[in-house]
Amino acid sequence: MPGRGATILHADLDAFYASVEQLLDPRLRGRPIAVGGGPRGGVVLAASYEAKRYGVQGGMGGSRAARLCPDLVFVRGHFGEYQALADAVMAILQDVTPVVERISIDEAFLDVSGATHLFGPPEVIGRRIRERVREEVGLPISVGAAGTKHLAKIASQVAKPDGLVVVPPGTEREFLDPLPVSLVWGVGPVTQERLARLGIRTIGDLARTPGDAVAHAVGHAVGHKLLAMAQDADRRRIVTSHRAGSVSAQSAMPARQPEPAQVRAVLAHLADRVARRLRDKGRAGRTVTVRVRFAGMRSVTRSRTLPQPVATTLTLTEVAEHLVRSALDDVPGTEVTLLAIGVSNLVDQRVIQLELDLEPDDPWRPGSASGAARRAVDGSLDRIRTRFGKDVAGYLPALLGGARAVPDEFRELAEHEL
DNA sequence: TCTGGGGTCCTAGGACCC
DNA sequence: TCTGGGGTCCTAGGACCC
Repeated sequence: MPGRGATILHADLDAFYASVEQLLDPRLRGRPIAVGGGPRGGVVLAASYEAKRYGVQGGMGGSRAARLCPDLVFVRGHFGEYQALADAVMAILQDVTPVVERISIDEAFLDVSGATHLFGPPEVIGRRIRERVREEVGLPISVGAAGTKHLAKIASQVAKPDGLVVVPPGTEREFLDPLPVSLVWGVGPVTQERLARLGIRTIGDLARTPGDAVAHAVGHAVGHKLLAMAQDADRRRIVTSHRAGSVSAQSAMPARQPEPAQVRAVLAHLADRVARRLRDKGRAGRTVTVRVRFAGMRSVTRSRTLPQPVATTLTLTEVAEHLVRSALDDVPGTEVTLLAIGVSNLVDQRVIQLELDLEPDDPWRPGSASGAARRAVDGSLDRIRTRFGKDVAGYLPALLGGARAVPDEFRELAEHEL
């Protein structure tokens, strides 16, 4: 049971991508840098602490970042290096305890309640983790320790950059109450504004507000969660393995009128990436969702739940094309800036493989190639790519007449299983 | 010169069933 | 002639996280 002692740790690498760049190139150390983007556009994927001081943040447009921080140095990013370095950090955490829950490439929860008899109290463990990551990998990492996951995560945010914060049992309220409500997990700009209208600015304000009022402002589920967290009633356990509930891929592009042939080319490429990842995981999904974003950032989704799960590139392409057409018909004459395909409602492929073989005709398009034939095509392509490399065969990465928004290595990093 | 890519969870209305 | 209440699935949109 969490709650006895500050035995939940949250370890979070500081400005991860930017710190790696400063590790790889000593000339960048101590300087404001942005990974990704440029002074004339693109998106900043990460900013060093020196840049954050000027208000530069990940997700921000490059031109805005350059205005905020005139000395900002833009670097392209060594996306191929990030995974291995983050994995090395996770291995250090695994040395402390097997009870590690990785929640993104660069952060994880640990339950050290079974490790204190070996390594000492949580504070000592947290310090040791930070020393080892600094010495063996060369990166700064912040650690928060508390009785619950939520509080440990807040503690690590407060500890940043490059610090350690322990919240001893019994001191939770005095720690939490003065902190801004935006530190609560799940409070973004919209929720923050809604809470502000109720006069709620700190976590203490939130904890003291009646549940009905909070629920009315932000919705039932969110309200309940927020109050539980603000009142430190979080009881979530460490989960050491997760299974993805959906698989998706998207591609941004310069605004343009959608030409059917190009739309199809992009969708074939996206469907191939999604379907191949599903097959690699031994999974397939019944619900196909597409998203079309238009100039001006308005976006529309269309989804369809099929009688049978799909993991076949061709079938996924056809379903997606149909859905995108219906979305484009609803918003005619508008320039498109992004296409996305997602598959959810996932099931194990091994089970459904048998079902599909009993019903070889693709229910989506009777009379087209049989399910067995489609899977045979995917199977050969998968084998060729496994043997000779990803790029030797497949569906061309449909450039749509513009430079790729992000390097391929960034996509690979984002696709990578944690 | 606007704003990447991969995810999770929630809401709300409608269809359908018992 | 009027018409309950609960559960589940599906679709579309939105907030949020890293």
